[in-house]
Amino acid sequence: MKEQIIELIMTAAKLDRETVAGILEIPPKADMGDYAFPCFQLAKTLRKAPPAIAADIAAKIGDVDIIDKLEVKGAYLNFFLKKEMFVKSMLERADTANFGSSAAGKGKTICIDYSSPNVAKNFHVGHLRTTIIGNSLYKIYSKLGYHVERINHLGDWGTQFGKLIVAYKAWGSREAVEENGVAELMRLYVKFHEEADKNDALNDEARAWFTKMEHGNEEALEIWRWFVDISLKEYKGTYELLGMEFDHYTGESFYRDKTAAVIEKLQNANLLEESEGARIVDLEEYNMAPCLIMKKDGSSIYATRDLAAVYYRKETYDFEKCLYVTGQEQKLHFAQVFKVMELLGNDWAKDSLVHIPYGLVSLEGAKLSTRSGNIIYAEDILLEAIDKVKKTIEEKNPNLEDKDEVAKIVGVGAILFHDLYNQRIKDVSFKWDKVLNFDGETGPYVQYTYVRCASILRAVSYDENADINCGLLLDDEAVALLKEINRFPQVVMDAAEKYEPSVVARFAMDVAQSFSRFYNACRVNVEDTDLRNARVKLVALTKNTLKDALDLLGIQCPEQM
RNA sequence: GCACCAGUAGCUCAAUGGAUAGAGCAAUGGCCUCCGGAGCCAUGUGAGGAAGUUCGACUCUUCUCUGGUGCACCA
Repeated sequence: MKEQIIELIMTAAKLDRETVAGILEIPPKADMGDYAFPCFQLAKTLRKAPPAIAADIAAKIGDVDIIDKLEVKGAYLNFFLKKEMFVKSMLERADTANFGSSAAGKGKTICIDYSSPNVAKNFHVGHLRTTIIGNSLYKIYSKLGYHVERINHLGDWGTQFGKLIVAYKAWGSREAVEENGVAELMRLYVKFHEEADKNDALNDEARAWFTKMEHGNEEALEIWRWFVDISLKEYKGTYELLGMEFDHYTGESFYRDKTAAVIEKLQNANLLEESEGARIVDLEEYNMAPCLIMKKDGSSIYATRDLAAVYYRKETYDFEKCLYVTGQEQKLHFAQVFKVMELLGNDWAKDSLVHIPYGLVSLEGAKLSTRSGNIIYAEDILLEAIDKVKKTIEEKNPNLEDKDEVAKIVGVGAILFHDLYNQRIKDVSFKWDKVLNFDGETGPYVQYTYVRCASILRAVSYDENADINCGLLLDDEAVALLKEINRFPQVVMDAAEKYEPSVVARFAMDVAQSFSRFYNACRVNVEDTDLRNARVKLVALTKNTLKDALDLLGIQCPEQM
């Protein structure tokens, strides 16, 4: 019905569609009407006081069948729609297959580079964020019809492997690595840094080993492959727990034979210069530190590999956009890489390469640090949450079937929701009691609301195909809930535009809270068949919407919990 | 030193430049003859500071304060 309001205003005020649609808004409170048209902006061109303009438009619109009441309140022209018609239109809109999805991205590809853990290091709370945010963006863009390539740009190449090889040879053993996996690699890595602090020669030795890797030294590569395999196996366990998959595990090593071409391009474009023995692209003109391309020993660095990756992805996937979900501390790095791509004559780079930064995770206020032991691993958090949910189930619903499966869905959902509920850029101070609290604005609350819907649909007898009498859905709580649900398509678009899953998470919460109020005020299982069918319809719509919204966050819904 | 990000209720956070700045947590008091109490209802406290742009600023600009992050051979 929004469209009809727009047209009424267009005719009455003699304005074009774009202007009207841009001004028309939904009032902050229900008692201010269903739509509002603030007339401030028109005052200048019409040279009239805003309230007078509002009154004028109201008079010109006059009596229309879809409008119950027009109210001029200050500069605002508030539209109160005929409730029954309004409810009907909202109901029909939401009651369609693929509600919330669109074809906006049809035929377009988006690459998302996310998760990308550093091989041979444990997967900790910080890595969870990129993984969860990236996965949600994948879901959101898919909902809008985009084809998405999920790329795990593993940190599986670089000097850290030189360090690991040195450490392995000095203080490690095959048996220990085989027995303890990544934990042992981690131990070796930490040990290396402790020793290197005392003996800088170790760093040179590590760089030398990495250079050997770059030159194809079999001994080095064999150890490297082994370490990568061990790490990947562990990461995949975590991804499985999270219910996430990737299309490509093309890590940094994938680009090792593609960096030479990048360097050649830079040379041809006359962008490369020597500085302190290394090769750089000077970016002073753009108020940025220089971008390091080649180390003084001739080996590549992550920027080089990132550049190679951009070229590869553009050629292979022909992306509309390539998103990089990493911590905000890497902002400068990506700004440099993107700028270099631009300087190489790739005009598309400016708009299609996007860094999606997120805030830093700290632990109980202190910085995360493997070396000081101030760290929590992703898997531990997930398992802890699952465990807590299981205890709650034992307490509240001991006869539930599939307890383990439900505990997993709810526990993992709690962690995901917690991570996605606030704007990405906010720093996160990890606190166990917050993460494991399932009351209020939490994932389990939304899932619980879904379960209530499911429970009602099981308990109540109704006719799925009955014509709904919208005149029976006029309770304030029912109308408010429908209004909330109707925001879904816009919410998905906003979330995509801002690269911000929290928009969807907030929406899911709003719907759930709205439903809870409805649930408390209006009984569904009533004698009157028509009323029952109407309310059941609303419950079913809520259920679907919650499921779809949570799905966009990578969260599943149990039917019971 | 330079750059970037964030400052909103005791805590954690919301709010396309618009109406009386909203939620949750914590606290207190209510609500099951009723579809699941992981719920609902009620009660209180407010924008780091200063200028500016605007009819209108939590939102935009500048300065400033506080906290965080980054600034060459790690990723």
